[in-house]
This record gives sequence, C-alpha cells and structure tokens, in this order.
Amino acid sequence: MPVPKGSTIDPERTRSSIIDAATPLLYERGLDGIGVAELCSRLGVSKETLYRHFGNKDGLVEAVLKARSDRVTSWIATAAAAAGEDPRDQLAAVFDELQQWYEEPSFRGCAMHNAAAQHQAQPVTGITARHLDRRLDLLTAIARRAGAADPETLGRQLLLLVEGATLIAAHHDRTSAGTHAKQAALALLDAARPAGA
Amino acid sequence: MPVPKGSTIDPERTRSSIIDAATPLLYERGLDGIGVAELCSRLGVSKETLYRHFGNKDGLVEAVLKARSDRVTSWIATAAAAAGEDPRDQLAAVFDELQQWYEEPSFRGCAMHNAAAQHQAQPVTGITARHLDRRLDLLTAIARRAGAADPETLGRQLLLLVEGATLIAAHHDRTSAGTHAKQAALALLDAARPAGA
DNA sequence: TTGCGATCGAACCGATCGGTACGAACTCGG
DNA sequence: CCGAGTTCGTACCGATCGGTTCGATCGCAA
Repeated sequence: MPVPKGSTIDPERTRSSIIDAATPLLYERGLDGIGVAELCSRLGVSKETLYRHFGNKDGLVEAVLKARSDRVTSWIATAAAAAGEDPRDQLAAVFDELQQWYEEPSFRGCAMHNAAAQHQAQPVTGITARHLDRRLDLLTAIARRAGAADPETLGRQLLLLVEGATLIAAHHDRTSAGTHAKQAALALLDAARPAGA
Repeated sequence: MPVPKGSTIDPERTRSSIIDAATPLLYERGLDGIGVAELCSRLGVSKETLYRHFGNKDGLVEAVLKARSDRVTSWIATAAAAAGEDPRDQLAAVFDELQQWYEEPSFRGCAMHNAAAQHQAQPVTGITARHLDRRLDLLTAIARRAGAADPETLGRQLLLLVEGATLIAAHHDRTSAGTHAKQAALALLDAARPAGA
C-alpha cells in the first residue's frame, strides 16, 4: 500500500507515485486494455483519489505519457553524453542503448507510438509529436557537431532509423533492429560529411 | 445497400464486400474505436450475417488485415516493377509512392502497425509479422539485384527506412518523411555496392 | 410450388466501461 | 482537541460492449 488511510504527508507524492505505478500497466496492456477499476486496484488507490488528481482517465494518460517522454528523452541524451566527445561515438551509443532496450522482455515498442496508434486525438497525438520533436533535436545536434553538410536532413534521416528500429523491434525482429540501424546511421553520417574529416 | 433482403446470388460476394467496407472504418477509427453494432449499421449488414461469416469481431479483423496486407504488398511491388529494370529506380519509386500515400488526407499510418499496437496478441501480431516478412523480401530482392555486398543487411536497413518513414509521417511530419527516406535509402544502396558499378 | 438457406431488423443478454457519491477512517495544522 | 483535507472501500449510475436469438422476408433450386 503506497498510501495509508488518512491524509498523506504530501499529496504531490501521491500523484507522482500513481503516475509511476500506472506507467508500466498502461504500457503492457495498452491505454484501453485496462480499465480504471483494475488500474486503481493494482495501484492500491481508490477511484476517488485518482479522479481528484487527474480529472479523468485521459488526464492520467496525459500525465503518464508526458512523464514517460521526459524520462526517455533524458535517458537517450545521457547515453549519448556518456559516450564521449565524438559525435560518431555518441550516435553509435544511442543505437547500442536502444538495442539493449529491445532485448528486455518487457519491451513492447515505443509507448508514445503505441498510444498514438490507439488514441488518434489530442492530447496523445500532441505529446507524441512533441516527443519526436525533441528526439529530432537531439539527432540534429549530433549531425551538426559531426560536421554534416546538411544537419537538418541528416537529423531527420537518423530519426527515421531510430523510430523504424523501435517499430521493427516491436513487431518483427528485436534481436537485430538496433544493430542494423546503427550501421546504417553511421554510414549515412560518414556519407554526409564534406570530403575529408 | 450492398445486399438485398433475401438470399444473395453469391454468399462469397457478401463476405468480401463486408471486408472491403469494413477496412476503411476500422482503419479510421481503430480496431476498438468502433463497435460491432455501428460497424454493421455502416456496412448495411445485420449482426447475424457478420457473425456467420466471421465468427466474431476478431475474425473480421483478421480477414480485414490479411486482405489489407495482400493489397498493400502487391501495390508496392507493382510500383517497383513499373519503374523499370534498374533496382535503384525501383527503390526510388517505392519511396515516391509512399510519399504520395502519406499526403493523402485519409492517411493514418500503417494499418498493420496500428493494429499491432492495439492488439498485442494473435492473430494480429502474426499478420503484422508476416506483412513485414514480405516487405523485407521485396526490399532484399532489390538490394540483391542492385549488387549489394550484403543484400540481407541492406534489405533490413531499407525496411527500417520504409517503416520509419510511415511512422514519422503518421505521427510527426507527413510532408517530408518519404523524401528523406528515399535519399537515405539511395545513399545506403550506393554505399553498399562493391567499388564500381 | 415447396423448401432451404441467406439475410434483415430488433430485442435481448451479461459484462464491462468511465465516472460519481457517500460514509468512515485517518493525519495534520491550528 | 477539533476541523479541514485525503484517502479508502463500496455501491451505484447510464452507456456501451461483444455476442445470441428469433420471426419475417426473400431468392433460388428442385
């Protein structure tokens, strides 16, 4: 029981603990694959508490997806930064990290993409688009630091590879998608640099 | 009314007309976004007829997805074949065709991917995996005809670009995903050829 | 003409859905 | 010690879900 009976020390703590606990459930079962009743029961929280904090189920979904997007984005950025100064190494590290994710048993594809496929409406589509915006920014920055002739284009191409790899890992072959994407990404990076360097 | 009151000339015709009519509805609204009742009403068909032909809703979904996969697969293959003999031209034609698809107002991503994101279970996942198998075969064949040093690897990389482009077009930017994917694909193809040719 | 099979339309079923209401239990600040 | 605020558990609501059943209607083959 994450929350005792009476008034909690901090209502804000309750809210974020609900988000944390609901995230894997909504990811595994799908946004519509689990009802509010079961959700609350698994969370150890009453419906009233959930509805006071989030208004309705969409409010919870929105909060969960935003938190997830933030977490995943910083996770990727951290993995890139940890690979050192060389943008080429950073790019390789991103795909290595992705491949490790794909091989986790709990991997079921990108939560944002799954959500957008289920709820083709706001706020989910907006959160997903923002998520991809941020990822594009990160990849474009790597392309720019690598000295690509057209970093905007290369960034978008790298984005295709990242998201394509995640999708293929989810629906086709999780053992090699990241590796193949890495090879392709490095080849595109090398080809996009002006002669020399 | 696609089917009059009494016995139809051909029950098989009824079945395929149901599939054809249900396909866009399930695509637009999502597998769980439209109920059997509304589905039947829009199809101009009674529940009894639908359930006799398909057993249950999953049976209809399965039939719709299989038909869709067949249709899309042959559509891509036809576009490639129409581009002439040069595998490089064929590859470019595939992405041009995809880009045109993305720009259609009714475009909502790949039906198979959307379905798999919603129903992470058989038979949907199996149909989606088979769909990707066939697409991989087509792309690998192009890679092989182009003289790639490792056509299996290049085929998988091209698959990443195709599916990544469709996903990005659906959730982020439908105006340029196909074009960027085409440029990346051609660059990978050129880089994968042994020196010369 | 008779009978079989396909179809319609509507009623009906139990289950589940998202969401609300309420009394009781509990904590904490004043 | 008391009242405000939080939470629980449960019951409840109307709507919708997938699926079944049934009488009536109609086409077609024998």
